[in-house]
Amino acid sequence: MAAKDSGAESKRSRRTGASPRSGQEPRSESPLSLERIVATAVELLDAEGLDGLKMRRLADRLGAGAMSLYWHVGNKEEVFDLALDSVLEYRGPAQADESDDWRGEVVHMLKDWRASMLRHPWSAALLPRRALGPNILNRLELLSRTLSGAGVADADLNVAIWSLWNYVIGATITRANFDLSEDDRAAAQQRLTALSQHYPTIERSRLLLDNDWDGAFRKGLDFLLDGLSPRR
Amino acid sequence: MAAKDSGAESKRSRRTGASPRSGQEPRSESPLSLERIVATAVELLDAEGLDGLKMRRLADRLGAGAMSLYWHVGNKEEVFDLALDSVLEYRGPAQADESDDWRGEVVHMLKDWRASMLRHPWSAALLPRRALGPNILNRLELLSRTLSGAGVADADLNVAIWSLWNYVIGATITRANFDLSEDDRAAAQQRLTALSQHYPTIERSRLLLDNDWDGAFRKGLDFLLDGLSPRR
DNA sequence: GAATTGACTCGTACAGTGTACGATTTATTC
DNA sequence: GAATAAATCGTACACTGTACGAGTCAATTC
Repeated sequence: MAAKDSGAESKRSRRTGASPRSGQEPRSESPLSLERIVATAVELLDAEGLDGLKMRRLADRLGAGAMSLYWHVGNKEEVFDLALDSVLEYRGPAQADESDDWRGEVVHMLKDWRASMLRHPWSAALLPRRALGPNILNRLELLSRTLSGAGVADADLNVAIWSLWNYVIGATITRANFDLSEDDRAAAQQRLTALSQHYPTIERSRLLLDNDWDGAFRKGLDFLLDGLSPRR
Repeated sequence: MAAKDSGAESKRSRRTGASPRSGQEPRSESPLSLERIVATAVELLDAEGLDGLKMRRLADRLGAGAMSLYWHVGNKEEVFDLALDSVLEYRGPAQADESDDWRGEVVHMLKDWRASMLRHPWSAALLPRRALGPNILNRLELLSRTLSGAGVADADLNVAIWSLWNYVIGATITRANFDLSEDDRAAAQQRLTALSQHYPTIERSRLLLDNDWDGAFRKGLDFLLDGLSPRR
């Protein structure tokens, strides 16, 4: 298993150490930099979604020409990669490192993960396509260590990790994409009612109208962790 | 919760009932039809992936002009919707309807679901964006009925369904996107080894090199079902 | 100081993309 | 036949990512 590589490398071999800024004028606009490009890309993605990120528009927001971006970045895919990883950083739980509440730690990290992605709804759909940014590896490493310390057998460890991964990814992608306007919601309800004779059970349980995403995520995660808990 | 609507409707209000085919010549090429368009779109998607579906190329394969498609279809998104749902049909398990093996039934349906999507790897990424095709609703209805009949409490039913949904979607999207060439695989392994001091645990467990996707899917599903099983 | 180098910026151009529009061809109905 | 509807498709347009090469400007070397 592995993630794809963007293939292209930016030409700039190394960042110039400290900002030179020797002159007196602070430049008409602040100078381009990878950091600024990535931060602005995240803004643009948040505002306009995955399809809204266009190189020309990104350059506009940066007060630069479109082709200037290509000095710092190999191609558009690399912008996606960098934006994605920049959004997935995790600083551990608030309290000390040496907690014995492994379950609480797992839940905390996964809830934070989901929350981070929902703050940037384009990120969930992107993640499975390019999985190996350092921040994601960090989370997987932490998960791995915690479960291992909790007594999950080595033979079950990978399965456990992937199960949690699958659950979080699936839940978050689904949630991010079902975030609809009121109009969409009304139309959907109407459509479903029209079909209710074909789907009586999900109609009765109001599966598609249930709105408690956070609660459902939390409860389902509990079920999964129940199943994963090492049998004594 | 609801799925987005394509927005556009094809102009053709209704299919002509029976193929007229009154003439004697079978036409230079067979005539365009929604069915043929969708089937060819699936072929093209299978061959070239999500990005490979271009209206012009689809028309080429059909022996038609690009704009002819728009008589049958509102826009490109609608092609995606139709292709997706056409790939997700489910005919129940082989044996009789009235099995008391609810768990076997659930596993069968979910394995089949995953297999269907992996046969068309573009489908997994598409599904969460437009969830409400009739074939998907059928699967959810079946799932709902089976779990309910198995004794899952009404209060837990929606959570259980979404948990399984999340798991299947996450697993399948991940699997479909990690399907790499040998070169990619080698590159990834090398990269990971280079970073092994940062991620010792996942390196040791060979998390990212484990290849038994089917087994992992099955085992994780068992864990999840363990957690979901109604307590006696 | 002059010349050279390298980091960086960006205008122009090109080969695509989805699809609006309207003309055209073919089938159906009177 | 004539009139209408169903279906096809050529052309055109606005917009995309990015290749290419010319330009700017500061630091470095003589």
